Amino acid sequence: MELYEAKDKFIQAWGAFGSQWGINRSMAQVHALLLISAEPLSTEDVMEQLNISRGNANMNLRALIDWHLVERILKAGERREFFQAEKDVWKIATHITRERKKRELEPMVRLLGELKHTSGSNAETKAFKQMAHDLHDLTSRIDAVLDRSTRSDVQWFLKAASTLLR
Amino acid sequence: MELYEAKDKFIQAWGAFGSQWGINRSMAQVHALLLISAEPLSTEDVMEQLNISRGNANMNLRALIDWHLVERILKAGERREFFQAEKDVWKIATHITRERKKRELEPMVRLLGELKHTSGSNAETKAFKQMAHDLHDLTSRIDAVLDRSTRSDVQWFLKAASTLLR
DNA sequence: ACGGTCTTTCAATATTATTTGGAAGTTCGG
DNA sequence: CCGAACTTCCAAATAATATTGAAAGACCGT
Repeated sequence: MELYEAKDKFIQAWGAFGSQWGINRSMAQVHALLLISAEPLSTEDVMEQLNISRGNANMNLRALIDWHLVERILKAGERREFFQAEKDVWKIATHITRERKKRELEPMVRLLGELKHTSGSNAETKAFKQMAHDLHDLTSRIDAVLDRSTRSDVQWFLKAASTLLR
Repeated sequence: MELYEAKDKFIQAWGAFGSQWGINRSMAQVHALLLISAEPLSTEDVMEQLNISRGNANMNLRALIDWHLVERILKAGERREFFQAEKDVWKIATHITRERKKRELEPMVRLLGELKHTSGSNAETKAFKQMAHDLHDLTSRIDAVLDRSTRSDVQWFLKAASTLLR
């Protein structure tokens, strides 16, 4: 396969993948583009290569920086900024996991914790409380696992273990 | 908190949560409603309680059945169908995981496997192949872990993981 | 085989999310 | 302090997705 075709396929696929998981298509595409670029790119490069507007490119670059997936690079003697993606896939996974856990999982855990204590004791209420309890239990466990597996001090362990288990 | 209010909060939250993860709001809401209902509900019950149309209710009930999250219940002497959600949260997690893995992760792993073999050897191509390789590696591992953890007993996995990573 | 009841389908419509592009803001060198 | 070179903001336009509702289909008892 030609490089050009392969790059394009990857960008499209990563975009589609992202949007299936609640990350907007452009953000995922910008991320994909930066991931596979050897050199840092400017906003303008991103606009051209993906055919998106300046505003869109800028917004998504900013969002990616928020997520710690991309960093700004300043080149000596250059006015404009360049952007480079984090290339370590473990770090990418860690940052995405942390961010989504914080934004989505944690609020759900909190809500379920509250709903467990709904008042009442008829069959209907019992069924509800039971479900809230079970879901709270499940989500808290997932939360705890993610916490531990994304802590920087265990990264070395996971990396080493998965190399050994290859 | 009153049962009515708690139920509503849960349905809304579950719907929002679902849509952040690429599952449509109504499907998640129907699922939520069935999860917290002590008795199986008819299509009509779902329509009324969620204020959605018959077509919508029907489509999403069918989708939930596809995902093995809900089953049809036939009551003796009743013409219409009733629907009941799987209540075991571990089974719910397993079925959702399996389904999404199959629909989304597996195709991505396959694509990355192909992209690793892109022809060329200049710096740009090398960067690309490296990334494809690393991502393929990561996604296959995730795939393998999900395989194992949904095969038999998820509880074992989460318990073991949270002990090990403490 | 008919009428009633319930389910399914799908084109039209509505809703929601994303993208654009111009205007305003910022920063820098001189 | 000014103008050039960028970046950021945001209201309007567009595109993507979900929902509706009416019509067709299936099934059952008689």
